[in-house]
Amino acid sequence: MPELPEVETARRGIAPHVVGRRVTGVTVRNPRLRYPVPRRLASLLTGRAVQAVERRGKYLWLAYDNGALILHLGMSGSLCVVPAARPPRKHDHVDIRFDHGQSLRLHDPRRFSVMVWSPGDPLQHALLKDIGIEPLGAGLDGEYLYRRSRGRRVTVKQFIMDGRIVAGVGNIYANEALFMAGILPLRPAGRISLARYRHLGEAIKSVLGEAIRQGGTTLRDFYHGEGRPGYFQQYLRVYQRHGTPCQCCGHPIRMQRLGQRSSFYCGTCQR
DNA sequence: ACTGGCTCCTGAGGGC
DNA sequence: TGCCCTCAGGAGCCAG
Repeated sequence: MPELPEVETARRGIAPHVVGRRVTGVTVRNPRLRYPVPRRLASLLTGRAVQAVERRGKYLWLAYDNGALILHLGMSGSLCVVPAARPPRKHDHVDIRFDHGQSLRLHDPRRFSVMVWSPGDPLQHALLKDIGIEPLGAGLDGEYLYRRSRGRRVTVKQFIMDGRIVAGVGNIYANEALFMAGILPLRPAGRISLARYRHLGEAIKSVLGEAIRQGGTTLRDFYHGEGRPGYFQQYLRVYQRHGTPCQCCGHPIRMQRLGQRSSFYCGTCQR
């Protein structure tokens, strides 16, 4: 269930269990993820210690002294730390075993996830080098969104979901942030005022930050190795709530397909 | 440079 | 019960 808050929660959940630990072996049960898992993974990692677990957008990487193992969880991927001897479930594609008897295990039914090796700085890797601004950093504000959106004819929702503009805003939080900011998802990005982009910038930070804070309870689940879907569901105000009354005005939330994605909005509160 | 559409894959859920 | 269809939290890639 990886939107940015879940990826950050995964990072915080696994880091204490793997940082400083030395790799003792690797098992790749199915290398056919989005890109092939490198055949030489075991020889690259074995004997080396994890120096850090970092994140950029929805990408994670384990930093080693000889490079970085870049990870992306796609639509259905998850990571957990489990006893190395625990039998794998279906779709447990990769285990990285460590010197304390635990394994970092990648599970992904749809296999859209990524596990690739970067011999140099992962931020210069082709998959990461053009990623947009971090939504929780100081750089995301109304001025940035306004400037980058001039002349753009895509809808504002597609604009904020474009990873080259803002890193890590997925379908759920794009819908939620636009509701918070009172902006219709299908409005052209280039026709929105600076004042409204200021609201939107704050809304993106607010919704992602709040989701990460609530991800705290999920940390234990990574330790215990269980996925935990739907924790944020109770806080969602528009996502998948079509037909139910808007919490602000009572009019029904609407759904409309935009591109390949479903959009949810209140036609009264959002303009 | 932008834009929209397609693609990878499995599983869940609804209609019949 | 089963079969077929649509949809799902991503994002790289391609043609126009």
